[in-house]
Amino acid sequence: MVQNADPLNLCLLKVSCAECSLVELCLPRCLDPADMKQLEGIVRHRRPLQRGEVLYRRGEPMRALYAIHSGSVKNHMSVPGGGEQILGFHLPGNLLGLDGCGTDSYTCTATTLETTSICEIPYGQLESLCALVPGLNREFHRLLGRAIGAEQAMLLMLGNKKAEERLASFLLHLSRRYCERGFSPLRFNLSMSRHDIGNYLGLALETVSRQFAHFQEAGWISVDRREISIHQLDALKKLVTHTLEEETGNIA
Amino acid sequence: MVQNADPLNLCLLKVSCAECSLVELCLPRCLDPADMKQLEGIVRHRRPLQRGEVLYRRGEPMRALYAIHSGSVKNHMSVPGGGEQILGFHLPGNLLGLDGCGTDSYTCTATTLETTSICEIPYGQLESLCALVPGLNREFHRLLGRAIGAEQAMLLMLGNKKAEERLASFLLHLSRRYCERGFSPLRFNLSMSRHDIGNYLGLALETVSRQFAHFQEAGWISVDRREISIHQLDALKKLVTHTLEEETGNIA
DNA sequence: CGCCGGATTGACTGAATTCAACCGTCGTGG
DNA sequence: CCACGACGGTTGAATTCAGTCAATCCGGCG
Repeated sequence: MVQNADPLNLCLLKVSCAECSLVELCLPRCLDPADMKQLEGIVRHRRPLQRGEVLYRRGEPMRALYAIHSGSVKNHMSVPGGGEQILGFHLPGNLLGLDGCGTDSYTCTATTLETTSICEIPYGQLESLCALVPGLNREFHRLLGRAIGAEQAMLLMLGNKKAEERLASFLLHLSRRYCERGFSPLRFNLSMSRHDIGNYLGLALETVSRQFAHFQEAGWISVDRREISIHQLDALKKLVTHTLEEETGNIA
Repeated sequence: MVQNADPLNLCLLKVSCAECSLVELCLPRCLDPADMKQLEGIVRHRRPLQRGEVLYRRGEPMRALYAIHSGSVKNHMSVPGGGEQILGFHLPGNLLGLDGCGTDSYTCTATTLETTSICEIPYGQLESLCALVPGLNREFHRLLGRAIGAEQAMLLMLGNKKAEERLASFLLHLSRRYCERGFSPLRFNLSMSRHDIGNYLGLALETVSRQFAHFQEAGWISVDRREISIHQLDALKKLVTHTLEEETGNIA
């Protein structure tokens, strides 16, 4: 209802933040209409990117932040001894490039996983606007803080979870994020390859494949190529929380 | 020279930011004298904490950020299925509590590793001051960005490095940080236990111990209890970069 | 049709965990 | 003063989880 009647052209239109369905998730969240208007003034809309195109590259001067309007993006960096490490997957409403705040240049590369449309927010102008609009500054800090929190959650995972739990966490996380965006939490398409998932989770792609098979045999999910259906969310949740505590009753 | 003549009492004195030896590392970095004066106005100095005391706890409302004046602190959180995950070790000049920006409550717990003195910066007042002092706001953003970058580096490590490389990275990182603070990069004391190191690096404490032994047998370091001497920094560096590329010549 | 990339499956290997014994240091209390 | 236990650390042996190598499958595309 809120959206334009022609979804196919949505990404080509200059959708204002106020009209965007993602306003509750994105940077303008919680801004009053006047402040939102100001923010809209500096946002630029770029042509949609094709799958595999690079939004920005590690080391480039950080001139802008990018909000995903539709599509998905992976953040990654090459590791010194050869190879690549994926640091995150981003969905509509997410803000990219925050890592660049620390050094004035991006610390990782952002590559689209599918056709993706983007809103560009020039960083200098955002900083200036933050100085004028306290609510925006506060929200920006909140987003930075949440980026830190998200990475901490990931550190926790890589630090002490087994392959099975990692993949379950990954699926649950995706499920929740799709749900927040108004999509089904029980049926969605993975925009990333098994290789990418494994890389992200610190696992070999074969291990990812095997764990998917394992979940499927247990009847918890169905997976066909990139399409996932979750049948027993609870089973996956139990896997994530109850581990290493086989013998615990009501203790702790 | 810059410091007070009586080091034992230093932590009890109200050392101004301008006088603090950490000014180049800490939040006031790059502020002009007038702005620094303003920041000093809101900083509070707390009594030194003993080893093992908790500075703040996960879930508590985030009322302040904390700068370490002397000592060291670990950031950690309990994992759902029991156990603990350490997310970072912090040294003088580091700012703690940034993770709380995202949710208005701390996402992890901060515990001292030794006697530690702290400067407290009330968050509300800092936000207000940021609105008035653009340079401070900019610097605050930079610190948030660097926190993100630091965690990305850690994700990279946990994602695809072996035990040997992890420990070498860990030592090199500590070495560099001590160096930045004017201490010897080649001889220092670990303020954390083997258990903590292992937990942080995603390894069993026995593995940490064995790798230390391995480095020592190779003549790269000497380690006695908590005291580390690095004899061949280059050997450790080589370990971190050149891995998985035994056969590479000039390629790539 | 045959090729190619992504995904699956199987067999084998190995790095790191786990379990366990042992050691040295420190602090406490008899 | 020494005995004791607690704690942190080291070392050894057995186990296991996941990585590696390799063969095969499947769907899409030229």
